[in-house]
Amino acid sequence: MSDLPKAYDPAAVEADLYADWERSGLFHAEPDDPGEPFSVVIPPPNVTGSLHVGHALDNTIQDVIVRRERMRGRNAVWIPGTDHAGIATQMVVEKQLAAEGLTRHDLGRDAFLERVWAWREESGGTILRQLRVLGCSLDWEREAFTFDEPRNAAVTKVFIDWSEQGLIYRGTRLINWDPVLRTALSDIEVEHREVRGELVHFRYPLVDGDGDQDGIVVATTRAETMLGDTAIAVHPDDERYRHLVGREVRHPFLDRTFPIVADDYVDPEFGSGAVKITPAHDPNDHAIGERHGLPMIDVMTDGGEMNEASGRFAGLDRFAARAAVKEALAELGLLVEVKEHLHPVGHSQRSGAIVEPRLSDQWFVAVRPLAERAAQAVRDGRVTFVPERLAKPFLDWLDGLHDWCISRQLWWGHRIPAWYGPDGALRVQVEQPEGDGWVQDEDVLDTWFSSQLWPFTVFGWPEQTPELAAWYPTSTLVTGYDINTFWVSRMLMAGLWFTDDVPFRVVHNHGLVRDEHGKKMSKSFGNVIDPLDLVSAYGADATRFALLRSAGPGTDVPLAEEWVEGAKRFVNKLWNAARFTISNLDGQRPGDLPPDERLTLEDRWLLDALASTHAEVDAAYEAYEWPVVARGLYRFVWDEFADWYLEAVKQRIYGDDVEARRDARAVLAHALELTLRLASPLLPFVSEAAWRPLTGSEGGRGSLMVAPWPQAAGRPDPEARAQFAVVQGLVREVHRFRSQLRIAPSVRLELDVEPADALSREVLVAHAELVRALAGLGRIDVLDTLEEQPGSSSIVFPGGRARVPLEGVIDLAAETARLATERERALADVARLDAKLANTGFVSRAPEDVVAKERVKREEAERVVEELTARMQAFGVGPT
RNA sequence: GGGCACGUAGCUCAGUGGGAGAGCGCUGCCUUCACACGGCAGAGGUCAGAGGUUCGAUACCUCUCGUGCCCA
Repeated sequence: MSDLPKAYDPAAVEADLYADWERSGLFHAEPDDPGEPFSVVIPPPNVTGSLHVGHALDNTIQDVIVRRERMRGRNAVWIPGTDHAGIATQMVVEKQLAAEGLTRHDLGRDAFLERVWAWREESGGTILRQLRVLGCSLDWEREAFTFDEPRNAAVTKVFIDWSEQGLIYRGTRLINWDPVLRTALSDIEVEHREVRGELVHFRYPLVDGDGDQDGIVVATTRAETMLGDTAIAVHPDDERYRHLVGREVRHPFLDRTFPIVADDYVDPEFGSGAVKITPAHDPNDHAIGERHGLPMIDVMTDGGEMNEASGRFAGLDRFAARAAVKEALAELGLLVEVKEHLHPVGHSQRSGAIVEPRLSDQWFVAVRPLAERAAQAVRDGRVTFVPERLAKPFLDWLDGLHDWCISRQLWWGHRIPAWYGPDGALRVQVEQPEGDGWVQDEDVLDTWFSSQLWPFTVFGWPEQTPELAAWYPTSTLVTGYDINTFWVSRMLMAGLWFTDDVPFRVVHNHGLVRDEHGKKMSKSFGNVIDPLDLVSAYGADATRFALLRSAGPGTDVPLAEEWVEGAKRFVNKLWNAARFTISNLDGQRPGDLPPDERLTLEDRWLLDALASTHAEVDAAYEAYEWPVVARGLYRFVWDEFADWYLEAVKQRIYGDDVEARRDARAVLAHALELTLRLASPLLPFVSEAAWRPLTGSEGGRGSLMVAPWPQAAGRPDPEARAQFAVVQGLVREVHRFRSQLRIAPSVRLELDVEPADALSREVLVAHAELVRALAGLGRIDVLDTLEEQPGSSSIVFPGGRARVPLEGVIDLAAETARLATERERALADVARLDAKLANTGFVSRAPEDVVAKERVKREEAERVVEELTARMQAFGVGPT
């Protein structure tokens, strides 16, 4: 009947369609192309990465947005690219070197960097290639990288400008040190996890006390840090310790004494109420150290071992030192107690190592002025969040933001443009200063320092390019809420500062993809789903649909493979509805609808359903409510178009009336074409694959993906809705009757119908043939009144009752059971409604129309009871 | 400790001040000319608990319990 395959095969069409779109330049845009500019920049994935299901979600959403805006006639561009991922990339290449028995130091800085670039050329494009498989309509001619030009020039400019403006400074501050990677980290690269540790109580003896037992007990989870202690602190109001404030204690292992100070920070309830102070290794202690002018002693090396300041513990790894210190305290009788203790511990996001707070010389961005501008942009609505509720935690976070440590002790990254002179001078500039003895800072910048500039550097900033003029600020940024602090905040701060405008107008946050029970996907738990596996098994459309179906704004997205299978079945359903339509058009193309007077009831009903679906889906697209888009399309395609309309239209399609057939084809073609356009952003492949044979399009620049987005799709037709409901009501009851009595579909039931009201009468008289066809009846007659006829039973439906001859078709026992069941239901309705209507409060205070509605419902239920009771009595099994 | 979100069918989730819904799973019947990746029908829920507002609460308010996330 058709050369379209019976089952939709994504693998057979997706790659070809994508190639055709790309070849035809449909993904590419120029700044002076017609249409209002619309732009999205990809959150650049890590260049070492490969596509995981979170990327699939994030990019599917962006693609849906961009495809719809493109269809709406906007000059839409979506910029691809990756970030250079300083730590991750360096680790990949170092691992390769390790396999050769080498370290990066064996190669030297320049040779190592060459090696990393070579790796990047060869393997760095993986994740972007994978995005094509999903159908992402990125403008591949505009691919960017955070570590190429003009991004490098921009990074240098920003560093120098901020330095000159006093927003970048070098200083000795307490930072987060990763002893495995041997680099500083910023606050947000540290993850706090609950760890089962211990709380060690030990005593510091008083200098002028009566021996070792006369002292003060402190508690700590990191016993080894006592080697860097330079004070004890107690709360000023704590009566237990007031007499000790100002006295000195003696360090048991080091030649050092230090004071007991009073400070409000101390919580008298925690531990012993006295706190050891290690200003070089703890943020709170550091603050106390500054307030009291305490010495700050770094007791560790870059590798996390104790250094020479640790006396006899020098050379021990910090965890070995922890045990050794405890043991040594015990030997001196100073160890008081060791308790198990659950507490949060900072771990390096990259290496997983326990982070060591440590005093260190680093470069910082003074974030206060930047954060204030960013907060203001959110407060005055220049940037909005979807969902809105995420704006508040974002503002709170900005409010508490500390200066940003941007230097990293790595080689792969933007080298800091700072020079140290022979006389201790420091210059921030691009070129090496004149004269001898200048050396450049060895460190590189945090990768986020360059990705904060992404929304404008992808368009060529700091050059004033046509791209920048057209597409900046970008329209919508799509990212997981977990990235707001890392990246969104920094883009906002940098964008406002350097471009005097927001980098994006809307931040659309989605959630994290989890497994079907809401568990985080993890390799160790074995619940990871690979999106590429999903695409090969079920197709890109099904993968996209399954993801978006659960992706409400800001909410996590549960996903199970079998749900993708379900999405594939939907795609197949759409395909087959299209296949039926196309193969029955006999070459007729979508065009004008027949004049109103020639539209049948089912046509009008379908066009009404299509109009409301269009309104619902369009609004949901606009509001980033992906599950509503998905549900709306699903319901219309499956429940309305396929289940009801296609069955109804077959009469005319297969009938002899040429004009009726042509009208039916026109409505079919129109409805399908509009549906495919509405579905195209979400299901780009199957919709395109069906649209081409439907419209006779050759593809290329005449593809569905650039067809105009539907404007208003018809008008509501409540009359058709009400009339078709009568038809549906009767058809459903006939199906139920068949099912309950186990009557084979081959049995052509014959029906005499008595409508209960004027509307039903009008509809059933006019559309008896439609009902006959849909319900699979041999005959249907609409009568004024049904007379008793022995050997028959009846079906009660919302618009009346129908008599069915029982001869030869009825199992008497099953029929009796059916009647009893139906009657029980109706009786329950009557009782419930009676109770409601007997409530004088309800009748007097509820709105009149509500009361009237309830009365009608009550009468309807009563009618059903009466009819069924009569039937049962006719069988001689009536209720007594 | 502070903030936010959430608790509805076996599972994952919609939903609305006035008759409890979907998908998957389950049960029965049906290989009828788009689709068995299908059709038709069915079973299954004290809408977490307790108060309050209301003629009426699954929905609005308060509290309790529980779950998750962020921050300290």
